[in-house]
Amino acid sequence: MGRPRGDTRERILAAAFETLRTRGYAGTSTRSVAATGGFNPALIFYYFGGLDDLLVAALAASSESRLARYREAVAAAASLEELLGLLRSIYEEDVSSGHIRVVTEMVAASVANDALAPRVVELMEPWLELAEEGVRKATEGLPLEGVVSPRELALAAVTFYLGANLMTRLVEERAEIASMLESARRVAPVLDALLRGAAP
Amino acid sequence: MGRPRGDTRERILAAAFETLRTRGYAGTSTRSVAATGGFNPALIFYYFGGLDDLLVAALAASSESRLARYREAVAAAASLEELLGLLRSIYEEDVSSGHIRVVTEMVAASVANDALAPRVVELMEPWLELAEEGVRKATEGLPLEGVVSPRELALAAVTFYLGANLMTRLVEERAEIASMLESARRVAPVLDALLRGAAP
Amino acid sequence: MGRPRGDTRERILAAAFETLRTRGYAGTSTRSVAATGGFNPALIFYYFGGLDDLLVAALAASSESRLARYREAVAAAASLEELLGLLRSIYEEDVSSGHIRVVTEMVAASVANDALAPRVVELMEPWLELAEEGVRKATEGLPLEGVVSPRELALAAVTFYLGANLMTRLVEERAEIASMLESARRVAPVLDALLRGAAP
Amino acid sequence: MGRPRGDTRERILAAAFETLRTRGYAGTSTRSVAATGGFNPALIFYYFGGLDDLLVAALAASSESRLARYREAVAAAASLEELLGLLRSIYEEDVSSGHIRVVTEMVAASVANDALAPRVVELMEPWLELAEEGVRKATEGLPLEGVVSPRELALAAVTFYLGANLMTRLVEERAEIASMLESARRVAPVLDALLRGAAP
DNA sequence: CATGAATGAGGCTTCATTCAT
DNA sequence: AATGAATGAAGCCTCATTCAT
Repeated sequence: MGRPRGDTRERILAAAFETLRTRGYAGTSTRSVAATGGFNPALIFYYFGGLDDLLVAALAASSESRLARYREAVAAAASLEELLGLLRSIYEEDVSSGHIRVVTEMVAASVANDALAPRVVELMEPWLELAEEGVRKATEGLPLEGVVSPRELALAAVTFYLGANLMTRLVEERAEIASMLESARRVAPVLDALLRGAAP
Repeated sequence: MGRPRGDTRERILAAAFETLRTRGYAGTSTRSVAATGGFNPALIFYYFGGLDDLLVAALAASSESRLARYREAVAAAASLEELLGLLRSIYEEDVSSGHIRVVTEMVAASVANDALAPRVVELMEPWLELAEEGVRKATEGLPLEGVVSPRELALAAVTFYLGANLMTRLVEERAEIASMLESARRVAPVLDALLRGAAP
Repeated sequence: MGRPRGDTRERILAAAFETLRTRGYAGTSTRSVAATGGFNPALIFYYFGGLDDLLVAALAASSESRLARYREAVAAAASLEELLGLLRSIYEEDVSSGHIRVVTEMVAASVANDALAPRVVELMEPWLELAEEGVRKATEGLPLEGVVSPRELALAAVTFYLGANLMTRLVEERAEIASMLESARRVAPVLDALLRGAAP
Repeated sequence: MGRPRGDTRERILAAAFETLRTRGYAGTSTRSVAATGGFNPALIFYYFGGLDDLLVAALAASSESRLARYREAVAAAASLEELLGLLRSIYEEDVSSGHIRVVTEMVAASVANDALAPRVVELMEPWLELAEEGVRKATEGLPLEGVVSPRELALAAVTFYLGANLMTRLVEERAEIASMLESARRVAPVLDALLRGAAP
């Protein structure tokens, strides 16, 4: 009835994202999404075939737009220092915009939902590749070859990242988590220098 | 019918653990647990007051018994090498026995279940303490003071551990994850040596 | 199966009323209402949000239609005699149609259901107002001012009415109750005359 | 185990009364009663055969002890004034001790519980007789013969009393109810005088 | 006399999904 | 393209009651 017609598909995606962000996966039902967006629950099936399909699509959309920005940052960074600084500022935006919450909810939901897992994992792959590229850039010239491959380091980074998201979401008192992350950031250049110095 | 096997409480705990292990949190309902254990669903309320209470109790039991073994290992280890070796072998048992799956399911469920989160986090605390002790032992004499505290390193370790559990659970093809973990293990002594060498 | 009779909402209300009437509040569950009306129990939530909401709605519907008829009677009555006569005949209809039973069940249920009480009491208010109007008309010119207010008399009437409903519902042998009510009717004009005579 | 042995039967009755008083009929289950009294729910069946049987017994005990006191008051009163005063003060004790709440809960429950009704009604009979005796005493010499019998007036009194209990229990804002009851009390002697004056 | 274990029925409610329109 | 009605399955939980000890 005279609603901003626009793209219904987009409206549904936006509503799904918003519901995941504010109410978590458990609070995201066809009804709650429809209520958030002000449309009929059946539309979800009409456009996406099912609730999980919608949720995955919403996660994919979020993932892609963020990925683009991270890619730019990685490409533009001239030094490790700069790279870390850029990543950090984008990451903080993601936290406050709620993207992180959505990712974490979906990843956690995948643990309990066998059908969801491979689709969420699939969305992780480009991030791994990006991380690998970043690692490659950052460790160039470091005596790591033959010890750890960039792919492994990237995997470790993503792994730690997921764990940190989980922790941040679960722990009430975040001060400790925050200071740990801060320390991690402080240690990076030290390690870097150390490794560089150790090179023959 | 009513044969007092005397160990009903244990049977329920075992059934809950087993159901979490094989069907995940989403597949663990009062009905499925009761079916697994061959008892009346109402018994869950009789003995534990509610499904989540049972699940937390099952996790706590699992956590405690494993904690005991890890504590022994940490206490008995004479060198960093030995410590890591012991941890690794116990960890492999935990994986194959399914304890890890149960932990991961419960942690992931906590993300979507606000009431669960604090109770699961509470069970994490002794692990953090143990990790801190291990870290302290392992980094004795290393020039880390003033850079990262043992508590922070312990938190980082647990965080990474959770992330790794998640990854292991989600990713079908585990070879990559395994080799990353293997590399992590290989890197540890190198870092150790490096840091020790860097000491004045 | 899904034939859109269009009047489903009405059918549910009617089924709720009917179930309250024949099986009382204790016998009125989502299942029994659905069975009475021949529809799916979930429809109750679809249309009314919950069982008690439905029951209150059914009571409100019954209350409103009866209220309309009583209002007419009160407005049309020319004398106290006529007023009482009309009320009585409508009342008898209410008894045989089962409205009284429904009211009584809901009022009694409110005693045990804290959430129900205010909503049922709210439905009582228009009756109090109507009673007050009736009392005002009937006691015009009587030397009652300063002794009892119409509002108080109305409240007393409603109170007595509730008590009578209760009694009628509880007592098997109704003859006594009926004759008491009959006497009450007979006494009213006597009192009226008495008071009028006592006026200076 | 060393509990004040005393009369278990009495303890159960007391626990039932207490639970009805504080949690109402809806909150009175075998378990809640047993929890209140600190004994095993099965004892209720052992001693009373069932929950409702216990509840009726508790109501009967309460009824009997109160009845005794009211009987004394009726017997001792020399004038109508005195009678009403005595009744009123005992009644106020009953309200604050919770007896009234118990009566009201049980009466209301009887509406929804067909099996309960006759047993609760049965307990009402001695009260009717007492009321009749009181009425007889109070209306001696009044020109009511042939118009209303004492039995009918007694029934009306009990009916109004039940209605008032209901109202008091249901309505949050009791000021109105209280002032109505107060007015009722004030009107009684006026009516009395009026009728006496009207006698030839 | 008293207990704790165990049961089976039934309570309300929420959900994803489909279908006719 | 979009709606609202309707369904059936499953969710957790509470209850009175019985039984062996």
